[in-house]
Amino acid sequence: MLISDRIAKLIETLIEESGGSIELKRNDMAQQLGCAPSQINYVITSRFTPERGYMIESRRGGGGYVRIVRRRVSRDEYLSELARAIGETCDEALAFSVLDAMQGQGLITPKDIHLMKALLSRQALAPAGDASSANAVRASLLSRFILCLSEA
Amino acid sequence: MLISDRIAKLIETLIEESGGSIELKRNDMAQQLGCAPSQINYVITSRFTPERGYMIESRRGGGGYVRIVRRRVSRDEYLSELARAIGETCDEALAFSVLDAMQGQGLITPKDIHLMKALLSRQALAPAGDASSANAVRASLLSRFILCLSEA
DNA sequence: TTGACTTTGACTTTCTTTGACCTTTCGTGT
DNA sequence: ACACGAAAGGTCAAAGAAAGTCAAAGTCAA
Repeated sequence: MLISDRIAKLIETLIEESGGSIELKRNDMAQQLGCAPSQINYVITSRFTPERGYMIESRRGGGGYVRIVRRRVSRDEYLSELARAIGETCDEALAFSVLDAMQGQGLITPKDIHLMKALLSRQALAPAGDASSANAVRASLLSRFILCLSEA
Repeated sequence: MLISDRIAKLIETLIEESGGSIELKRNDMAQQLGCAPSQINYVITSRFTPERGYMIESRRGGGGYVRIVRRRVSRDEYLSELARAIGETCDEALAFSVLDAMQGQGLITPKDIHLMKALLSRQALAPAGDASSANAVRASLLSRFILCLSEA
């Protein structure tokens, strides 16, 4: 078995165990597996790509790291599924849990989630009148938000 | 955890507790955290920058200090002025021109403007019922959006 | 044999930590 | 007033700690 395959398998295992995202020390992992540090980069760039649903971020220097985040499903598939699930009406609780789920998938930033929760709160939509029209507006806004994400 | 991170965390905590501005003794803090005094400078210049919304002033000599102020002045004033302009009701045209103005000031990204126009469009708010309740919801959403910006 | 995929290591870039030396301010003795 | 020393804080460059890049060389199957 190739070293690269062992590296990939290790990373996958770690991601699996930690539920979707890990932070590793490149040099440590290289030493642990007995390979050149740059081979970790090779494996990451060749196998943990955005197209396969992974996002990478890293930092150099003291305290450096490499973070790998996995999205469970391909983004658009997941988004359109969510959009379908919302339908014509959506109360605050449902909206918030959808947003939380999206954050869990790494689909939206903390800033965006904060914004959307502010916009979809009961208070924000109170001017709509009664609860049922607020729910209708909320559903409309949330699905449009999701649509915007897939356009980006 | 890096020393720099601990310094930054301490400073953030102090700023938070004191509601926006602190005055510290560089040497004392360095001793307290067991680091070189100049490292306090490093942390301040690398993390508490104007771009991140902080202003620094200091004095040397006896009774010297370093003051760190989280600033939201001009931007914030501008935003609250906009919020006032919006009021209780807001049609699509007003909303869009406010968004354009904010973009002109560099207060929002193209991505955000696109999102907000999608959310504040007539179509998006149609489920609110008639035009006047849509306008009310639009005003509420736009002022909350502005509020979110000033928090960030 | 050739072309795609791997492996390696030398070199680069970024971020952190430290310390030696510089500048400003205040208090004090004359 | 003035000079001077002590008490701050500021600057900068060197050394250290990670990660990134890239091209050369190796492997292997079609």
